[in-house]
Amino acid sequence: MIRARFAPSPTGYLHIGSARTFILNWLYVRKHHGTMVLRIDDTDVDRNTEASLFSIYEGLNWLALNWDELYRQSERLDLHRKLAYELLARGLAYRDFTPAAPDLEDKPHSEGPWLFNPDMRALSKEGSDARAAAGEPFVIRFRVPRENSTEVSFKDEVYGHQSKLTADIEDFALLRSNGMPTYHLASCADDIDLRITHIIRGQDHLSNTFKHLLILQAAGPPLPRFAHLPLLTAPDGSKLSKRRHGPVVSVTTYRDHGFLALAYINFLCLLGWSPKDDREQMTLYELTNAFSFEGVHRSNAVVNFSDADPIDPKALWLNAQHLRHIPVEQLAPLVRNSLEAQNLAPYADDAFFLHVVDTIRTRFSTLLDFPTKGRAYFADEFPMDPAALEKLNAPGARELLHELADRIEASHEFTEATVEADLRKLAEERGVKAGVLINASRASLTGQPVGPSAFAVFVCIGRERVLRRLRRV
RNA sequence: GGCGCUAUCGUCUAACGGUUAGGACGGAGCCCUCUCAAGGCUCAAAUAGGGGUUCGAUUCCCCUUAGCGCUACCA
Repeated sequence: MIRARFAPSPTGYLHIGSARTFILNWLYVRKHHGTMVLRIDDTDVDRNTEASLFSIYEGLNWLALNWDELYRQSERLDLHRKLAYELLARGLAYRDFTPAAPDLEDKPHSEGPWLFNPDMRALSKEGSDARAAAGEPFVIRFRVPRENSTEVSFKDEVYGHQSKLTADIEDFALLRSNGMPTYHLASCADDIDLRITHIIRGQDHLSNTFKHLLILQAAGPPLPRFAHLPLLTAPDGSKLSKRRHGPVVSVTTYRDHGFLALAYINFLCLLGWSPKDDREQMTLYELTNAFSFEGVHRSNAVVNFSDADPIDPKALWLNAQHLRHIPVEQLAPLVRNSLEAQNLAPYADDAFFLHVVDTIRTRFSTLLDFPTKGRAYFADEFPMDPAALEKLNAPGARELLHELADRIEASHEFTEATVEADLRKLAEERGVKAGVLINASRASLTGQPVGPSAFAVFVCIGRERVLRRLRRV
């Protein structure tokens, strides 16, 4: 039974890269009928906030991909500490009484790497116990084997065989002097306790995996499998960050731009992964079936945004594709929400609304287009586009529209076919090209120079409103 | 600095030694047409550089370069 986890830390909103990690975990789990664990990695008390946790849930809820189990690391601290002290008791870890030294930040980069504090690593058990008993603060570090040239190695599902000399790994901290576990400790202790079988995470953890393996091996089998995912970067190749790139890194940006969650998921999946055939627009079901680590790339993928446009053009295209192809019944509620946010509502019953949505979605690419470009389908007051006004200003256009209104009113029926017949007949009788009247109609009915077939527009607006709009120009 | 990872059109990617290096987005053009989309067709656009291995390298190996990640109690 496969068990995978997504482990965000609540230090900001849900990041686009985190969202992709979650999505890919989800696909893998669902494909293999496993269990999806959501674990909140909140051991950094200084940086975690409830507001951030809330926004992570907000992002996750929008994606609408469910999880099966939920844990918070802050509620499992005893478990983490227990592992640290067990390693200490077994001599696999030791106390380091050196005070934290944040001012050493730049030093190690010019010289060799820091590996451990020799005096502390060599401290006798008695000496260490005595100082701890006296109340001296300490951090517990893993005693990385460095006597001989041993290696830690594993086979990553994406990156293949990985190995590193333990001599190159520093004695990393497990438990902070304030008693809180570090990420490495908490993560490993929980992965063991939660019986995680597959750790699927960002490539920024690839080199941390050697440390994790040291902890995991010390704790004993079974070992989870690892799959690291290439990172998402900005167009200049730099890491996506809130400070430098602003809200484009938040999933809510796409939501607020009128994206369908499915389209966003689809887009993110295609960054660093490929189904290896030419499919681009895929349903969740298709994505789930197609996903495998084989198709995952090893190099970073660029999210193609700019200052002028925070949305990747391909994401927008994919959204338009989904918008046009998902069952209209699925789309309608989303459109309704989008309309309600602008105090707009459908003109008539559900069947009519479905027809309208189905007709106009063929020209739209986001949910935001419905209350804006599509406003005339839901409200009598709408702006007149300058280009549309030109169509209305065609010689004799207004008079013809008034006449058309009379003819439509006189007709028994009101369908695309009857409207088209009425309009073409009128045009012919008055010796004008049908196109002139057609374009003027669209302009008067929607305020726009572009849109669906004009005859379809008549029906979508509705007979009474059509008569009013034709006559008021 | 040390260690690790990576390198195909502007971007996302396919090609697991032999292809005119394929597709998609975006760009340009044509067709269709009541407008605009969609759709169809066409064009421009890539194997970072240098060495090997091989009859033959995008593909395997090495070096260089570039980028990314980790690097003393962030995750």
